Amino acid sequence: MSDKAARKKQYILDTARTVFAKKGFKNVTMKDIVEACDISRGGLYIYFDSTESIFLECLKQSDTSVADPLKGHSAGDALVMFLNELKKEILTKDNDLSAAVYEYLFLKYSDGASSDYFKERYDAKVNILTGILEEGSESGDLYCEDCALTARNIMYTMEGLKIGAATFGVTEKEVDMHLLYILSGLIVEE
Amino acid sequence: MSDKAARKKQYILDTARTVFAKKGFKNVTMKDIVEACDISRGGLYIYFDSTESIFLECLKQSDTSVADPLKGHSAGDALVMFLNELKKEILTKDNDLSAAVYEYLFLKYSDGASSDYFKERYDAKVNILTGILEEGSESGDLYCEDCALTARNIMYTMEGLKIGAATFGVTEKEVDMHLLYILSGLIVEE
Amino acid sequence: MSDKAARKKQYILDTARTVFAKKGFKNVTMKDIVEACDISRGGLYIYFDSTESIFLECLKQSDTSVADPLKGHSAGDALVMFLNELKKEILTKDNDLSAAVYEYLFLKYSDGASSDYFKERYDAKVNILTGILEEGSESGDLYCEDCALTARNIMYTMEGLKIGAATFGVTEKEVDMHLLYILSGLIVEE
Amino acid sequence: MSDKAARKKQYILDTARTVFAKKGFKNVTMKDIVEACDISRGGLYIYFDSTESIFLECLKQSDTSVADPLKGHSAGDALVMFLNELKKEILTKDNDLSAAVYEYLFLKYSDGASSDYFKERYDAKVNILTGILEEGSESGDLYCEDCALTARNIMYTMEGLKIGAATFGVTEKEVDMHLLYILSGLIVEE
DNA sequence: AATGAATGAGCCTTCATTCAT
DNA sequence: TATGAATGAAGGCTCATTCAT
Repeated sequence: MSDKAARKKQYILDTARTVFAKKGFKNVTMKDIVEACDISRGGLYIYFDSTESIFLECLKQSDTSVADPLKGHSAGDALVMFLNELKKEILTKDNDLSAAVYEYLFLKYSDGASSDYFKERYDAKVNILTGILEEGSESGDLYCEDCALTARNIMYTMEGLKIGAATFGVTEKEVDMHLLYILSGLIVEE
Repeated sequence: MSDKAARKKQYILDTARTVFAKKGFKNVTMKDIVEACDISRGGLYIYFDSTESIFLECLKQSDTSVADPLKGHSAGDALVMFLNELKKEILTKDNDLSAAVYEYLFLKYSDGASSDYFKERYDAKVNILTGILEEGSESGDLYCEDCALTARNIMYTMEGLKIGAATFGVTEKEVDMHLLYILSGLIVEE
Repeated sequence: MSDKAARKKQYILDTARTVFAKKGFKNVTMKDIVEACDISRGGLYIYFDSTESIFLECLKQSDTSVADPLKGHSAGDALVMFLNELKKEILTKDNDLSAAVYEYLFLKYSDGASSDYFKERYDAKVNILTGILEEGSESGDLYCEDCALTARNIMYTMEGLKIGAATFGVTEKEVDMHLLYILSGLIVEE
Repeated sequence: MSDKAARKKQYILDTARTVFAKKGFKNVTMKDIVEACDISRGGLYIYFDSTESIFLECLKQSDTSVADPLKGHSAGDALVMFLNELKKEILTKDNDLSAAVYEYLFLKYSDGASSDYFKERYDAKVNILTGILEEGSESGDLYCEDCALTARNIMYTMEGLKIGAATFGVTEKEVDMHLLYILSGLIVEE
């Protein structure tokens, strides 16, 4: 029973995701979701009590845990792996919720919610990246004068690419070029 | 008389701006604006027919014309001036409409509107910047291998900084550091 | 001054008539008339205080006083003249207010107003017609057994023709045919 | 359940009919109906989305299918039956929607809608009547020179009676008299 | 007289949410 | 659990009418 319920909940989430993908966040009503799922109004309320809770649950399910376990790799490798993670994050359409996510975040932010989401996401990655750069710097694999600054700079660029991808669209090739461009400034040439 | 009307319209815009700044875009209703302005429901409709039209007019009034006339300067100077323009754009709070703008854009984008705004804003600046870099590259003032790529990369970084500024906040010092970081990669050291 | 006022009032009436002709009665707002006349809102209220008063004044001006002075004619001639009056009334487009008039009358009637307009219009004409028929009957010009009934019957037919003309349109030839048809039933054939 | 819904819908229609009967068409608002039905604003919208749709549905329910199957009767009988149908149509008060119907039709007509309703209603009956008259003419039951013209004439008279009934009121006796009057002009006297 | 900005009542419509079944 | 009818608050919009200028 709880199993059946879980499956139904998942079904709602999957269906709702396509709705959010198409219409964004604020433009989606409970009715939209009810109709897309072909269930009853009341039925939906058994599982969720607002479009927001549905949306957030959708998000939770696409949170690719930012790869931290880069340990055991050389700094150069770790850097490449890390950038590849970001690339995936930028290009993934995960049912194209990205624009809806931005919409949601700015909506909440505008409305006075603290913008921890952006800050935390940014900081977490900056920290990992800084670590990699410092390690590479020490080992001589990489070259950078101010690793923390460089890391922040790279992460801003990634953020910009993400916005670009979520709006006007960015090709994989374009992302690759920028990643190489960044790498080329860090790799110690022999 | 038309003068008085213009002043009233401006009063509404100014008042509405503070409302948008506080509550974002979608969360603002005509009623909110009516109450903030302390005018009648119908009175507002004399001047504007939707929150969107009010919002867009607010935006129009904060359009900082992107400095194009960089002519007559050396590439190095032009670059510095250009980046300073961007810095201003990033840090300006113009009554803090930035988050609302992002919210609006993603809302419209989610709803299927083409996101020309982002694309155009990005492209225009990339073009100017590419021009500066190419000129500097030729004259020997600046160093860059692929000016167009470099320009795009810088602009993505700027976009990221802008998002950061609009959400978790970015200090002027932080912006300066990133601008210097970018410059340091371009300036030919003697 | 009063002369100028009268001219302006007439101008408003003439202009309003075209508006009513195009949009009917209830669909016309003070704003419509103000705009058509290109005068100010307040200006209109100096002369009229509702669309209804304007409409009624328009009507008054197209009231073709039903020709009563048929005296001095033979019954046959009087009948022909009378029917011709009706024909004119049926076919006249007097800027095509007819549909608007019906709309207005039914609107008011539905709303509880007494339907004197219809009753009076009908009765007045029935009386005149009855008189003519009786006279003709006595003089031997015309033939009818129950003049009052015949008159009522003819007037119902006229009313029907008028509805037809006001909605799906009726040609002059069609009207003529029906008038002849009616006449043929009354004229004493030698 | 759908049964209950059907009953509620019917209840709304029945209640709305009394409202339209009292106030006409355009003067009725959704609020009027909501209050008459003593249901909630939103509740009404579950079943209907405008006063117009309610009104039209009311009409549909009083559509007396025009008796076509007059076959198998002598022309004289068919004529009498046909006229009796019309009589019923003229006198029926079906909760007195007639004035509202005229109001509605002229309102729509004024507003530019083609008035097919009148035309079709008129034409359909003219055709049936013409058929009867022709048949009677051939069989010698009836007498008329131009059956089509006669039919149109009679139908105009009926239309006029209907207007009269819908506004100032017409007694059954009056209708009977006119029907007899018409018949007397058609029946071949032996 | 004339203007047209301003008012506020009133209607329309949508939606989240509840609740009897 | 599931249903979907029902509610009522909330926002959008229009219009007749007034009034300071």
